[in-house]
Amino acid sequence: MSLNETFVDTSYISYSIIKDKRVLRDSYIPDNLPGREEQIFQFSRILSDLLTDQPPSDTAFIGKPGTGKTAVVKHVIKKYRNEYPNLRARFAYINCSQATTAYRVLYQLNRAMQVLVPPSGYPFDVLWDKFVDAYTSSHSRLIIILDEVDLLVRRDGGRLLYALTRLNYDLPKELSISLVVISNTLDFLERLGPRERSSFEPNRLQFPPYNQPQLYQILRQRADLGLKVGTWEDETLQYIAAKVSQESGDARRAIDVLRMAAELTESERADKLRVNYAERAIDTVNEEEVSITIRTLPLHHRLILAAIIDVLERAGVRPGTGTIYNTYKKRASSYGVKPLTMRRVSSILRELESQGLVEIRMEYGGARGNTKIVERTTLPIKQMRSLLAQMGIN
DNA sequence: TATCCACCGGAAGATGGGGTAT
DNA sequence: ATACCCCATCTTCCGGTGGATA
Repeated sequence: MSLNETFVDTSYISYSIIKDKRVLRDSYIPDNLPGREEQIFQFSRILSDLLTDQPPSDTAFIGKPGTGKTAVVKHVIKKYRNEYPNLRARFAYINCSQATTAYRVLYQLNRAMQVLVPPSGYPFDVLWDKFVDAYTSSHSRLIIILDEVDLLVRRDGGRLLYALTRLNYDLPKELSISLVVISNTLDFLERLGPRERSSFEPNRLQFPPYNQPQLYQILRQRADLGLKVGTWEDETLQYIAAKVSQESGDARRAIDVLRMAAELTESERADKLRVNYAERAIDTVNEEEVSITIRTLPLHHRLILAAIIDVLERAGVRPGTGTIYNTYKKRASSYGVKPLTMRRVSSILRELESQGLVEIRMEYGGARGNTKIVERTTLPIKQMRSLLAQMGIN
């Protein structure tokens, strides 16, 4: 009897297949990065100027989301810090998605220099002077990493990049500022003004999407580190690698799917992570992502999304900006809020696209005019509706 | 080949809400 | 209390835009 109970108990424990959950998140940075050896080599070489006390040249990391840009930067910096603890260099990592303005980046830079300034309310110039003073009286070369720099350049036009590179001319020989910028696309370089562009010509490091064998290696590494021995099938990893490589090559997504599949396996108390859990995990990850973004959407964005769905459901109507705007206007006034202008709605359409909620195509209709056409929503319309309904938009 | 539609999207300014300094 | 600052969101204004059509 008691033997039986003990048996049941241990078998319950064996249902847990996750060994270390942190490893199954994309924020985890492993000790080696499969498939990015070349980029690691290149970036290390650029930084190696520091070993002879020379300023490293500016560098731009270019590649789609989930191609390992941030991981490579952090990995190489960590390596430098460990291997050369006495290096006369300081690294400042700033993610521009949290610091989209020059002011806030400067706020972060001051903090990196141990200078405390208020997060807002101060004149910009004061922050700049404080930073320059703090840095000139330091004694390390400075490498500034600006992740998602396109978000900064969009607002600022690259003036901060320009100011920072120009600062080098006023610094003593033993000091220097190098920029490492990370971006999804190259077009932020085109948004730079002519003055900015000629003073900022970074090395370019390309990050192509991961292919299937690389994704497999990444997943294999995470499974080895994060899952218990013997709780997963190699075939499952192969399956995820194949799926993700053909749709995007986004390692973040592959890892998300793996984690979700492991969680599904656990919650259903299965003994092993098999392919069918991975299949379902892909859908669940999609729905979860969309659900989270919709939940954080402001009211008008939601109303516009609802209007899009209305139009898509109506047969024979062109789902262009004009029709969407009109249905949105009705929705807004029946909701008791003043509608936004069409100019704004047009921008929000693009925002919804970049949040991955809808797919948009331009239509050049000749004498019928040009407009954006919403091709479809990322999830089936029914699911979108029910997610919106949970937010009180019917 | 010129016209013209139905929007596009950049620039600049208004608005309102956050802050600091004196 | 007053004067100054930053900033996201939105409006106003307006010169494009690609290709069907006349």
